[in-house]
Parts: sequence; structure tokens; C-alpha cells
Amino acid sequence: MGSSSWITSSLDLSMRPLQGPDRAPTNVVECDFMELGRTCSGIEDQSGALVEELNRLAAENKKLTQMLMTVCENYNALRNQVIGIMSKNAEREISPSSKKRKSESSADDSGNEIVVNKASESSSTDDDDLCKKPREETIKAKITRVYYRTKASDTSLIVKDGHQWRKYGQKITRDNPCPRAYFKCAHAPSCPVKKKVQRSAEDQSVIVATYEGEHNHPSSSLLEATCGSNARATLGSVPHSASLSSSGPTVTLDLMKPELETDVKISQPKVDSPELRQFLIEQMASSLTKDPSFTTALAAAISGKIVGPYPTERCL
DNA sequence: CGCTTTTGACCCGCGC
DNA sequence: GCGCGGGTCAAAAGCG
Repeated sequence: MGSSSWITSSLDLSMRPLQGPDRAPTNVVECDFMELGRTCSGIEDQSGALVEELNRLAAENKKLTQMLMTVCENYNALRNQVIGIMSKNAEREISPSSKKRKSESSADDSGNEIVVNKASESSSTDDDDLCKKPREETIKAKITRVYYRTKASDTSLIVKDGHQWRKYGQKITRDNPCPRAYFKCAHAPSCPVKKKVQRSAEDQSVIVATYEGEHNHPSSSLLEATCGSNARATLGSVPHSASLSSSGPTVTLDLMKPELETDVKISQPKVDSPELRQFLIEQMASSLTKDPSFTTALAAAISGKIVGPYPTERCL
């Protein structure tokens, strides 16, 4: 990794004066130090402490690098899992949903591709969009779909996605016995984002949330996390998303929190979309920055580099 | 009392 | 033009 090489080089730079340049005989350097030592007592102690500090920082940097690598590896592993799950779900859902479509519109079988356009134009699509998601995105990136897995017993349509929402309607749709709930962003009308939430007809433990538009404000769960208002802030070591949530009716995004009220939210349809990537990157970034030990270590490392062995509050 | 949720009515687009 | 279905509105109900 680049970071490890950076560590190495910075360490070398720090050590060089003590090790002595190739052309300069070591003893010459030592003589200089001894002379300095006579005129300025204690400098050896200081340089020793400096070396110690540098070694400590190098070790710390190494640890951080390893942590980062671990996080990246976990992320990649999870991402692969999600991709696998999504493809399985897609396979499972394609057939039943296409049957449904037949009943409501004759143009199906050829299906998937045709619906793409339909999906991009009207938000009234169903679960079978799963398989056409990527294409849909290229056509209309503002419509995104997210799948959340919840406990089967959880009948609410609350999705913790980091934003506050106001419910403005609910409908029973023809092709799904479960009602579809309509939400507007709580910041409306300044934020035009809407979402529809409905349980999957095939697997009622799966909630499908369709988002239309993009938020023009940070998510409230981030604010909440910084304010530490309630349990949701526990996002602590990880969570949340692009933006975060609230004190109100509540919706928080805890994608990374495995054990929440709504169990695990897995399926992410657009694994390869730039939006999702950014989302995940932001999640990683926010989770790291929310980790007190990480920020502490990072601050120490940075201040150590800048100020030297005696960083402390001065640089803060 | 104010805010949120519920829910029936209404609007609109699409297919026949 | 009509019916159907999805989406939205807004009054009423519920809740803290």
C-alpha cells in the first residue's frame, strides 16, 4: 500500500541524521554529537526521545494502515456478498414478477429491457426492476431503489436511511397485498425528495424503498450523531450513511449496524453505481471519523509529525 | 396544543 | 370516453 511506503520513507527521513549519510563517517557524526552534548547537555536524551517517539509513531501508522486494510478487505468482502445476494434475489424475483406484469400489461416477457424505460419515466414500478437497475440508473439516476431486510414480525414501513421523512399517503397496490407508503423529505419543499416504501410481495421481510430525487441537505443522522442525541447515535463505530438523521419521526441509516431494530439491511441493488460507491465511501469515512480511537490515533500521529515529540493540545 | 399519521377523496395518466 | 390504478391532497384522528 502507498501508506506503508509513506511510513517507511518518512521514517527514513527522520532517522537519517542519526544514522549518518553514506559519505560522512559515522564517527564524525558521533563526534559532532559529543561536542554538542558538551555545549548543550541533554540533547542526546532529546534525540533519543525523538527516535523513540518516531518509532512509536511509525508503529502507530503501521497499525492504522493495517486497520485501514482490514476495513477495505471487509468492505470488499461484504460488497461481494451483497452482489451475490442481489443476483440470487434477482433470479428468484424475475419469474414471479414477470407473471404479475403480464396481468397488468401485455408487454412483458421480452420484458426486462422494455420495462427499463418505463421505470425510468414513472416511479410506479415494482420489484422486478431489480434486474434492470443498472440500466435504469444510467437513464435516470435520480430514482434509486434500496432493499432492506427486516424482521418478519416488524410490520412497520419505517426505513432508517438517515433522513427525516413525512408520510403523506398510503395505498394498497394491485400487485402487492402489502400497502405502499409515500414519504416526502421532512425538509420539503426545499428538498424535493420523495420515497415509496413497500414490502416485497415475495418476501415480506424485505422492504423496498424507492427514492426519487436527491437530498440537497445533509442527512440528519449525521447531525444527530454529532449531537449525540439518542440511541441512534450509536452509529458510533460505524454507521450511517451519507447523511443522517433525526430527532423526529425518525429514520436513521444504520446500514453497517448489524443488529438494529430492523435487522440487517442488505440488498443494495446498484452495487456498481457511482452513487452507491460514494455512499459506501462516505459511510466508511464517517464511520472512521466517528471512531474515537481512530480519530485520537490520527490526531496524535498528525500532531506528532507536525509538532514533534511534544504535540498535545497546542496543535489542537 | 401542535405536530404527525391515517385515510378517504380527488386528480391524472394510461390502456382499451 | 371510460375505467383502472397509482400518486397526492387534506381533513380528521391520534399522540406526546
